[in-house]
Parts: sequence; C-alpha cells; structure tokens
Amino acid sequence: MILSLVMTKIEMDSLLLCEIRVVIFSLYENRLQSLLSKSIEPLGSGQWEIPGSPIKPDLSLEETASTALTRLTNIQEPYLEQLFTYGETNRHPEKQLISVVYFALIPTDSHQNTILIDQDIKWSPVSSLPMLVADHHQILQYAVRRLRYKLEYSAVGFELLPDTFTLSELQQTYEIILEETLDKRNFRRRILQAGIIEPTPHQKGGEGRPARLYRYRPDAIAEVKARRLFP
Amino acid sequence: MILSLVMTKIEMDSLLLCEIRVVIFSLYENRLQSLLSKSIEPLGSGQWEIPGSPIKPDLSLEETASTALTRLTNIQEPYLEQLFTYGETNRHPEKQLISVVYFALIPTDSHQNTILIDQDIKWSPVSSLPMLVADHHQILQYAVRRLRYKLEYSAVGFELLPDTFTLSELQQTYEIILEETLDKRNFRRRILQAGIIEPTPHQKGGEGRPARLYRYRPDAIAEVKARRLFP
DNA sequence: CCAAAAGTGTTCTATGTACACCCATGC
DNA sequence: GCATGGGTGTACATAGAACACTTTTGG
Repeated sequence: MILSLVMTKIEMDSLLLCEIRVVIFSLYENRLQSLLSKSIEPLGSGQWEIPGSPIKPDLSLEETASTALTRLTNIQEPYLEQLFTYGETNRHPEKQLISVVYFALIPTDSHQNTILIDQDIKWSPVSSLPMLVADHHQILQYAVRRLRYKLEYSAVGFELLPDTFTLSELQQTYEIILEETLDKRNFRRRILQAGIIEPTPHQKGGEGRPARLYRYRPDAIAEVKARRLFP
Repeated sequence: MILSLVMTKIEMDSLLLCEIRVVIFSLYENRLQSLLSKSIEPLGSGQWEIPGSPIKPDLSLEETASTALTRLTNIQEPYLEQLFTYGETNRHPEKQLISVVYFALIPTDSHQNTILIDQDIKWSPVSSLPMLVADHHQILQYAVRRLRYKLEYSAVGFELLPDTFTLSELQQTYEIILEETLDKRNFRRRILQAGIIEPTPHQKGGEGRPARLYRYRPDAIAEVKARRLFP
C-alpha cells in the first residue's frame, strides 16, 4: 500500500518537468542579439538552446530566472519580464515539459561582463539564429515580437543602453529593433514630450559636434498607457 | 543507495506543486462577474478561490484549462488566454506552488449552462469579491486589469456576448467593463470602421425601435495593432 | 399619440507625419 | 576650413472628442 503510493508519486514526478528559460537580449555590433547555450541534453546534444535552469523550490520563479541570468552575465539589476509558459505535450518525447520563459534586456556596456565559458555560450543575432532544440526557435521569435511590441508603447528601450546615452544612440536602438528608420526630429520631440528621459549636464565627444547625454527618469511612470483603439 | 534516490525524488516532488487556474469572466446582471469555487484545501477551507485543476501530463496547459472550464460550464469554444504564471515562495506554507493562470470569457447567454454544483460554485461581481485564499484576490484583480486593457486595443468584447448582438448591447459591455460611459455615435463609427463586426439581416425587437443585430466577423484580423506611443 | 430605444453628421481640437537647414567640435 | 554628427521648427493630414435631433416600433 505504502509502496504503491510511493511508486505512484515517483511516476507522477517523472512525468512532469518544470524549468525556467531566459531569453537574453542585447545590442551588439549594431544588431539585436540573444545569448544561447549549447544543449547538454542527450536529445539535442550539440544544438543550441535558450539558457535556463531547473526550478529551485527555495526561490521564486523570477529569482530563479535572475540567478540563471547572473550566472551567465554580471548584470546586477537586469530588466526581466515573464514572457509565457509553454506546456504543449509534444515538447518532450516522454515527459511533459513545462517551461516558464522570461526575457531579459541587458545594456550594451555590459557585454564585457558576459561570461563566455569556453564555447558553450555565444551571442547570436536574432536575424540569423542557428538550429535550436525543440520549440526554442518559436519561443525566441515570440520574444522578439514582444520586445518590438513593447518598444512601441513603453519605455523599455533604455534598458538596452548604458545609464546615460545620447538621443542618437537611443534612436539607433529603436531603429535596430524595429527594423525601420525613424525621423530624427519627430523622434526627439516625442521621446522628450513623454517625459521619461531627462538631460544630464554631461556631453559625449567623438567625431562631430558633442552630443548631450540623457538618462532615464526612474521616477517616471514605468509604463505609459497606450492610447485606445476602441472606444 | 536506490532507496535514498527514491527518497530524494519524493522530497523533490513534494516540494513542487504545479496547477492550472482559470479566471472565468462573464456579464451577469449588468455587472462583470467571476466564477469562484469553494476551497477544499485544509488551509483555506471554506474560503473561495479561483477554480482550477492539477496539471494533467497527457494534456497541454491550455487543454487542461479548457477541460477545467468545461467541467464548470458547458461552453464549447470559450475565449481562453494565458494570463500569468505565479510562483512566489510565500504562496504556500511548505511547498512551492506554481499556478499557471488563464482567463476565460463566456457569453451572457451561456449562464444557464453553468453547472452550479450545490453551493460550492458561485458567480461573484468583481467589484465585491469575498475573501479569497492565498493571493487569488491579487490574481483576479490583475485579470480584470488585463481584460480592461485588452478591451481598449482588441476585439475581445464580443466574447462576452451571444453570437449576434446589437450595437447598444456591445456598447453596454464596454461601459460595464471600463466603468465609464461612452458616446454612442463615436462608439458606432469606430467599431464599424474597424471592420470587425458585420450586420446580419435580423433585428431584435423589444421596447422602442427594433435594433439591427450584428455578428463578429471571424475572418477579421484577431488583434488590431495598437498605435504607437513611441516613434 | 406617446414612450422608449435606435440611428445618424459636423465642427473643433490634438496628434502624427513629412521635410531641410544651421551648429559645434576635431582634425 | 571642412568633414562629421548634433540639434532645431513649421505646414499639412489624420484621428479623436464633443455634441442634439429624427426615426421606428409597441402599447
């Protein structure tokens, strides 16, 4: 009786797998790139996958995602957001594999801190991904769609830049992710009117006229309400 | 050795609980209401909770949610959408409880079909909820926010109405959920311009002048793209 | 004929879009 | 002094918001 209960529990357990995956985005070489790790599963061995971690019962899902992220990069306070939870039955040949997927944005100036342990981790442009295990390609494409979508109605663009940045850098960020060119004057007017960034006293030199540096206003409303399409 | 492995597995298993919850919305007595079930857990015994189901390894998450919904209502093709996955460590005193939460919209004419098994299931207006177990109150409030938000940029309003409906009924639906009054002429113009509903040859009688019945155009684009706030 | 709900257009305002030149610095 | 990228304003088109009366039916 007790033994049978034990067996049932084990069988139940072995049918259900729960994990965290984190789609990590960054701008790199003027392209939107994502961090991939080499699969160690026997099934997808040698293929690349979205980095992840088993669920740790003593941490919340977001803390687990954050920990997985810190293991790969040195980012302290990354932008992290839950994307979707995948649980189709065909994701794994034997078990039901549930993946709670997050997406993270890390600033351009933090690449140096990315720990690229031998050849098992690499950045890959989202426009030319290698073969990925299972449905990871689909997941990553969805994450890109969400990032683009989010860029259109919220302020998430700053998360991919250093603490201070020029308006041109910010515009380039938008252009790279949205894959279209934007009008400089309109871009500046709108982003400044929204009141989510403020000028700093500093400038950035280089070729040509120096540019004013701006920073995100942490006190600004995090998410600006999208205007309604319907009444 | 084997025994210790077994024990570990059991302990691991007993630390992680995975479930589906479905926030079920409907319009009822001119209010937005949600279906609640009485908790049978020893902890929240007697309190109300968002209905749910354990995860079934042979079904996808969405199928499990759909099954749980069909058990409570007789809706065949409900509107069902993933809301969020909750996994804070303080949700359950001993274990880590992961709840994949969906939200469902069911039409007003299907209330009769709702199976209200004795007193263990009831409709409750979202504006006056009873005490709910754990963080279910917070989850439900978030679902309401998402519903309102979604109503503003997509076409979900129809999902709460019968197959055919008058423009006044549709406007009332929006007004109830958004908790504000809308201009009749602007509402009609915009909803018709969007091209997501079409007139039927039928009318609905009653007091006053009969109203034309409309229906959702299944071929219309499901989600109309929200206009950009940022460039 | 009256009560009750359906249906219909126009004006004004705000927001988005398109577009070209001068400015400050380093070499 | 010139090459390089930074910075600025205006006119036009489009979309949203405010607003009041006529129409059709049942009793």
